[in-house]
Amino acid sequence: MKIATWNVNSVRQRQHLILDWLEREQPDVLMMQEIKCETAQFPAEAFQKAGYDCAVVGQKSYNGVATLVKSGMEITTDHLPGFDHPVARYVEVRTQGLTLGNLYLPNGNSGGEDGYATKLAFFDALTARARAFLQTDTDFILAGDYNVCPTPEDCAPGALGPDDALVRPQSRAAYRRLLWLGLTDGLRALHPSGPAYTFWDYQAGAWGRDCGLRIDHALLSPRVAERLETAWPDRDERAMERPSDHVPLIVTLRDKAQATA
DNA sequence: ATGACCATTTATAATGGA
Repeated sequence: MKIATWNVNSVRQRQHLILDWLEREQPDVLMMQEIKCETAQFPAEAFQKAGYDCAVVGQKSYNGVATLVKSGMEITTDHLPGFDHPVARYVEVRTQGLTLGNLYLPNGNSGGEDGYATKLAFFDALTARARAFLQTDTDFILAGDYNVCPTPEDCAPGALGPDDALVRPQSRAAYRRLLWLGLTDGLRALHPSGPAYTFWDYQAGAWGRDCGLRIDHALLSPRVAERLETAWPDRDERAMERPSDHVPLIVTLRDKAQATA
């Protein structure tokens, strides 16, 4: 099973890149963030034509998430329970025995201390969600744009200042609290050290200098982690014409029969 | 070489992104 997360930075601007990528990679699931449109403006027909059902939670301007699934799915929630802000940043579906939370965590650099508090509040609600899944023995993946570089090697030298919300100690502590419930960071489980960036700023020639960040993550529940086969950021996508500033993060899972054999 | 981007908004500069 092949599952990807990708902050596309406008689904309408990136529609053809996304469709080309789906055609090439044939993932079972694609969780997109920052679709930057209302639900009615989402190009669902084009994705349906490519063989995907769409769970879309749109919003004008920024925000907006959508999950594409090849086989059947059920939408379990269109918002993050316990996070009481009217923003389209979470959609959760159930497919093939997995609950898949697609999240777009607030950046936290705008809106002063209130803005930063909103980021931590999202983390709290997400952690509560994960705890509830563990208590009910639910197999799940929480994937998306976390807007956190978990460790210093996830941030290229000089890419961010020490007070940036993506690297602040409280941001990293919040990420660790979630992880330490017993989840597995899919990328780091297979590639424990070294850069594995998923984002390069449009500014300052960041891509050319490989001045990137690892801020998109896929966190797996224990039984799902046992099936983890590969995990990689698809860097090729950043070299395309008019790309998103993020690339897809892809994880593949062995099927259940193999895992228990 | 101390600059430099991109998308959206009932736009035509401001704002958020990271």
